[in-house]
Amino acid sequence: MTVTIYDVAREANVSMATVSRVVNGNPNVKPSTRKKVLDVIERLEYRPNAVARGLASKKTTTVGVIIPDISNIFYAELARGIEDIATMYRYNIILSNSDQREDKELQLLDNMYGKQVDGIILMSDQVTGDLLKKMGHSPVPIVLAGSIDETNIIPSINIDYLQAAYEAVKRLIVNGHTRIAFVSGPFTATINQNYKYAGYKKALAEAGIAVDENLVVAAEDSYDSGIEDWSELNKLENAPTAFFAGSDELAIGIIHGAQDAGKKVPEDIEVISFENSKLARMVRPQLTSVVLPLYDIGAVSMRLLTKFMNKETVEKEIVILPHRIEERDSVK
Amino acid sequence: MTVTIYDVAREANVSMATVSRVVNGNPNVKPSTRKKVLDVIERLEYRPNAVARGLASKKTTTVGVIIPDISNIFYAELARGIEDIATMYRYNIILSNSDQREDKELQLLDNMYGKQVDGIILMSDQVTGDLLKKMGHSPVPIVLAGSIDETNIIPSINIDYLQAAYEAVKRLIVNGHTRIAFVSGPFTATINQNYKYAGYKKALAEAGIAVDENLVVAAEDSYDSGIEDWSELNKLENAPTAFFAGSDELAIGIIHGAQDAGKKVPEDIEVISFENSKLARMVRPQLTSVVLPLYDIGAVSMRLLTKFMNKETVEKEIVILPHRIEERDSVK
DNA sequence: CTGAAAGCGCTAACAC
DNA sequence: GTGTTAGCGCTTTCAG
Repeated sequence: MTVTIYDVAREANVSMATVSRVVNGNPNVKPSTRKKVLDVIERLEYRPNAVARGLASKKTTTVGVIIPDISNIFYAELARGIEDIATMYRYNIILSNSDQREDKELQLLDNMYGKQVDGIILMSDQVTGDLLKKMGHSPVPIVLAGSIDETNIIPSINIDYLQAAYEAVKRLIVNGHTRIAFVSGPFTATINQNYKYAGYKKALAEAGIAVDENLVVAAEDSYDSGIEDWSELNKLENAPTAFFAGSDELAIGIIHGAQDAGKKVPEDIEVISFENSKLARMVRPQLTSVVLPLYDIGAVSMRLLTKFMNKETVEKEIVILPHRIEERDSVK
Repeated sequence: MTVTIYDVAREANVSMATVSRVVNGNPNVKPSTRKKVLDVIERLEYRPNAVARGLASKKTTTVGVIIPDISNIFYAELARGIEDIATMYRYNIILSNSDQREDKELQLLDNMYGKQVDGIILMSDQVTGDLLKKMGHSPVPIVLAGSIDETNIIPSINIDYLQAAYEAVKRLIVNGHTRIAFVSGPFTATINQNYKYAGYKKALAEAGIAVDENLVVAAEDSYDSGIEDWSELNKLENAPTAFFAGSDELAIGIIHGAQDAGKKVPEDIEVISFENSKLARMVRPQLTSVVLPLYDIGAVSMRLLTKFMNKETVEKEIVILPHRIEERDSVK
């Protein structure tokens, strides 16, 4: 019922090998026989079976993508960058959510290996030892997108989070603030604890401001958490006058928390964010924010992966993309 | 180098068939030999090759998902529902973006067929004749998620958009409005033109209000477009006092457009949205909105697809999920 | 430029 | 309970 390469060969009076050649664009085929084969292919509506091809050639032209949560706008943007470049290079993507659970990540890696993907892109807030170990045994190349492996063994694409955080906080210090809060997502995320927080401390230290542990809160990375965090922080007898938020949702939560309590932004408090998703412009005041080039990180990751899959030589396996601060209205 | 079922068979002194049986949980294996095989599998770190299995069994346990744009929060939510249920039933997902272009949708369908997916979930704002035709030739079951096929031939999961729109507009009419705008995404989307707009007209008609074409604008479905649309509408000599927005972004755009011009919501104008994404709570005032159960639509779609793939008999192929209006503060 | 033939790694009858 | 044996549909030497 389904038409195979054999059917085409028979109808066109050529061998399977020849059909295979025309299907794969092999130039060693006489134009006339190529045309003959193409005609039969069209007439029979022949469509190559990618599974059979994968088994024979040991290439599936699909890559596995392990992502914490595709419904999170942050990761969705990364995923789009990945998919666009994948399409450009004719790869398909198998997408799986890990919910940031190590056991699922491990299991998904095995699953991807079993599916014989040609490469893998992993996004994870915390690249643990077990993960690293399993990736070390990977039969295919892997690259981390927007995720950090502190051992520097797995190729990855990121920005300089520490420097970016440092600049963001400095932006607040320049405005005269000394009581600056750091409202972050969980410190289980390497980037939060070892990079953004480090950048925060560096900026304060440089300005001679002591770190007040009461001003750093690392809870959930969500809008509601931002509201709560503001409320807690505002109860302090020496409440912060400026906020460095780890994400747009957190920043918006802080702003709304403050506004709902009658404060004005940026007059009474200033807040700088770290993300610059489309949400950044959808609040009043609009968010001043470090811009995290999520789409680009995804795209560059996939591009790098294609190089590995083609066994091209790559110069830099750990790439740091540029960042900048988009000035809007939540900071004076 | 890679260990195959044959290696395991040899090491365990059994046949490939037996190894296959234990791998696939076939009960016809003596416990002792099962254990023996399992031990070898573990020792050799054997991992079944899904591609070979797919070729032999004609099942790939993967389903294709064609989505307009995964970076759009609306579709990302749908996708999450799909993926969760897929995982539950041990299916993997091949995800591709169509950017709502018919040519890409057509090409992606062919691509999915070629990859031998066991089923397909399609999201599309406009199910054209050509699409329908290609789906009619599909070798595998297809279900539409949050997308309408007006010929009712392809199974689909939706809510009653017309009724929901009707209720939303009625909610505004009850508050005394007679100048009610309908700010929509493009009318190329079936749901916008044939359902939401129809619901809008029905509600007006029932209240004896004539439809004023100047009050219906179907441009882009985006935040910026919402701002612009408000601005245009407000220039009318008899400007609208209430707005029925086709999406949260549009609603927020309208609200910010109005607020930036000094108007108050809901005092000066009222707006009701149609989506209820997480954004709905991230504005002031928070959006009163029809709740579109995106995650559920995705989940139910995938569940339905599993039934088709298992050749179970299904009672209803066209399912309509319930909806409701979430009352918040953008409507009095 | 084209064909023959040997697999790729696994499942699925069918025997025993 | 377990083994034998065909394929699944295609790519890939190797000849010629």
